Formats: sequence, structure tokens, C-alpha cells
Amino acid sequence: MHLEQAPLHRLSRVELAKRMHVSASTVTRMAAPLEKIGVVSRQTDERDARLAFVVLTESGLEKVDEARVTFTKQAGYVFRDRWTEEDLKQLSGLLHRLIADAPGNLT
Amino acid sequence: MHLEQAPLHRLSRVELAKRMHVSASTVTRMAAPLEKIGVVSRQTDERDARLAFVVLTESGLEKVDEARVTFTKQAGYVFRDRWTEEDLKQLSGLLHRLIADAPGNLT
DNA sequence: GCAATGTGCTTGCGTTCGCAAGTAATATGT
DNA sequence: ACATATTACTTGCGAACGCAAGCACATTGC
Repeated sequence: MHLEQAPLHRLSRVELAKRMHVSASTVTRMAAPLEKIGVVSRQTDERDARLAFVVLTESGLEKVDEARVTFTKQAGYVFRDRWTEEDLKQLSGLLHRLIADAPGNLT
Repeated sequence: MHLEQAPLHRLSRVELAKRMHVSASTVTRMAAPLEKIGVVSRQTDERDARLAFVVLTESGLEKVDEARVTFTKQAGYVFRDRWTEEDLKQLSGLLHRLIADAPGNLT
């Protein structure tokens, strides 16, 4: 979904890593099999040869669309059906406070 | 701490696993090095030869006491100093609701 | 122009974990 | 009583992950 909403449906590996809150190596290792099954592909930047974009292919976009159906259904089942907007605001606020107050760098 | 507050400072491996929310194999593998450094030891039940208790040794009890100092300080730093009783009640309530509402078995 | 520094990425290594299968002991049903 | 099922534990295996090192390229400062 990060890729889907990114311009050109692509992100550099480090940028994707940041958004997924995982290390760069994890992105490298996640991308490989996804590339093999054709849902993403690799692109280089002509300006900066270091960059290796992860790009959603046409097939990948379809997969995301399919997945979103399930995702939305499940998320809706919990949050939309059982939680009010007020509940979610409260939970979100408390969790953000917890992250802010907790020691270490949880960002 | 689970062991510390258990009767005789000991628990069977599966019971400890449940309280720690990890699998039995994890307890087996955690116990081994702790045994090696002498903070826990192994005991058998004379009634049921399948049971293999994890027991806190004297040295283990001391370690727990030491650790609790840090633990209490850190926990206090976040929760006692920055959070009111009311905040904690709210967060706890919301998280329990989330667990209850979420799909799967998060117990 | 070029050395020093920084950035993006990959890979080897070690850690942690759960599952599934195997073993041993106990509980249950007839 | 004894076969079957259940329970407790261990271990092989594979998955996932981060760190540190290494490489290629880019940027900065002189």
C-alpha cells in the first residue's frame, strides 16, 4: 500500500524501509521473492545510480486491490463496526503518548 | 518475576510458557543458558515424571531483586510520573477491548 | 581535481521464535 | 488390563529480523 500511494507506484528501498519501520536489509529480502512472482520490479534512477526503486507492477496493483478488500473488511469488522470515532481518537492519543513517553527511540 | 511470585519460586515449563505468552520451546531454550549461569535450576515432580520445573536459585532471586530496581525505576519514569491512574485505566480498557474485538486468538 | 565523508544497497552472521514431529509419561474408557 | 488419547517436554527446521561489514556511487570541502 505504501508503494501504491507513492508517485509512480515506486519508492527507493530506504524510503520504503522507513515507512514500514523495518531495516533496509528486510526490504531487500522482502523484495526478492516479490520480484520473482512479478508483483514488483526493480528500477534504477538515471540521476543517482545508487538508488534501486521497488516498483509495483500492473499485477502488483491488482494484488493490492484484491488484498484491500479483505483488509477493509477485517479492519471494518473491528474498528468501524465496534468502535466509535471517539474510541479511536482516545486509543490513538494514548498510544502516541505512550510512544512519546517510553524510553528509547520508538519512532 | 513469574517464578519469583510462584509458590516455591518454581513453575512447570508449560505454565511458565503460558504466563510469558511464548511457546513451550522458547521456555526450554531460555532455561538452558540461565541454568548454565546458575540463576535457575531444574526440578522434577515426584508425582508426575513428565513435569520439569524451572526453579529460581538463590542467585536467581538476587538477580530478580537487582533487576526490579531498574524495572521499577523505568516503569515509574513512564507510568507513575507521567500518567494518571485514570489514563492507565483508559489505556488498559481500550487495549483489552481491542484484544477482544480483534480476529484470531490473542489471548 | 581529488581526498574525505556520506548515502544506498546487499550479504554474512547471529538471534529469536513457532511449528511439527518425536519421546516419555500419565489419564481415560471399555 | 490394556489400548487409546492426552499432556509435558525437547529438538530439527525454517522464517524473520537487525547489525555490521563491504561495495559502489555521490557529495562536500579544500
